[in-house]
Amino acid sequence: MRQERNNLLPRRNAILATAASQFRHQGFERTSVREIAQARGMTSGSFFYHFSTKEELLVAIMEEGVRDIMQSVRDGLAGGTRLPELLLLSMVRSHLKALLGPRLDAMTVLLYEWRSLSPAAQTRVMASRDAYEALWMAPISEAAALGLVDTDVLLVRQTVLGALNWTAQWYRPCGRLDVDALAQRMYTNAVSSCGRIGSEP
Amino acid sequence: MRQERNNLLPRRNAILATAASQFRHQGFERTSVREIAQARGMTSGSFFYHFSTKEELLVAIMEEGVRDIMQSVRDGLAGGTRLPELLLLSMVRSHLKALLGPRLDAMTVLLYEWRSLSPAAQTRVMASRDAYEALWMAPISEAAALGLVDTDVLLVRQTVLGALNWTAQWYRPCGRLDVDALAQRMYTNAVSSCGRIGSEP
DNA sequence: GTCTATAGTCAGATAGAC
DNA sequence: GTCTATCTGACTATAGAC
Repeated sequence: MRQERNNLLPRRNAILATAASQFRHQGFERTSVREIAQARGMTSGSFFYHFSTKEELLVAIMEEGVRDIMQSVRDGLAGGTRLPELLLLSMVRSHLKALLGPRLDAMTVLLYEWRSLSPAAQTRVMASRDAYEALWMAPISEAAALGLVDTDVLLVRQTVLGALNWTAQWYRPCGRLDVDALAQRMYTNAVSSCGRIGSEP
Repeated sequence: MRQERNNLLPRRNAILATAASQFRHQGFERTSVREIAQARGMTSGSFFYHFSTKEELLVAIMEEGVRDIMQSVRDGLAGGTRLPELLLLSMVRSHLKALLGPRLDAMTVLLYEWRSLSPAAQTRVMASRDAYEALWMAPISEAAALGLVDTDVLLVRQTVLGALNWTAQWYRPCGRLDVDALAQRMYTNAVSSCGRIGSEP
């Protein structure tokens, strides 16, 4: 039962998307299983056919979020330039695209609802988040070697990710900047703007 | 009853501090009134002598947080230099000192638990947060006029506050940087590091 | 796969004695 | 001010019919 090779269990995915939106706007504990089911035209009894606990649903949303942003950043790095000074720009753009794009709900839940997980699940999810953040270390180190950012690469990573993740709290797609322009601006503001415009030993 | 000129109702303040810590670590809805009371050696009945609802307690914690950081930043500006290029540094330092200092619990609750407020209370608390963030506009504008930061002052404010507020998620006082050193580094990384080292028209 | 009905638990809040 | 005792309602999750 429940198909070993999952992906595209349509009902389950519909619940995931709806619940992600509800969790983003109301938080995990203020959203009841009854509400989630009702939003998909079900009763709470049916919900538990698809998920055995409410927490399993939350974990699924978060894992979807991590998978998605990891894929986005990897794709950006693979398809783009190999110029070391542009790696960071690519990552900033990919991160913002995944964060503020069609999966915004799941991403916001991943960032701000992890305290609702049981300790065991918290450990697993935070390990995935750590794995994602580790992807940033090499490009930041390269940028530091080029003098584009501070040499305290860990601090740079926390600062950049903080600024990027905070956009989920204020960015509105209807505003004056689209995601690409936002990425370009935030990147430019983060790297040393002098020296290094094309030339350097 | 309950003293018009409040401040230093010792019991009430003790509950505030304890609850702020519990809310930070477990979240608002996963902390019951019984737990809060028990942590102060009371039963839940006694709690409601000091606060008429659980939400009133949350609002009080958040208002304490806003008052505190607003005061910290204002004091920093009043007591410090008048050099326009150092205003921003002063604000960064004051913000981090208030955020990561002895009121860290209340600050974290203010930043990350506002979804637990009723819509009415949310409006009020967010208005206070907006008032605080407005304090940043003038110094950022001055820094932009000096070429220290991007001219999109709103984006600069969101970026800087995002990076600063994120520190609450990772900063540990026992780490290699104390708060002053952290402030100095984050400030230096945020402003244009070329041009403008002392001289400029 | 969805339903109804409900078990079992625990929450916020109140009343009134001390 | 703090207690005990309790009301009332909501929640997650289960059982079993369809």
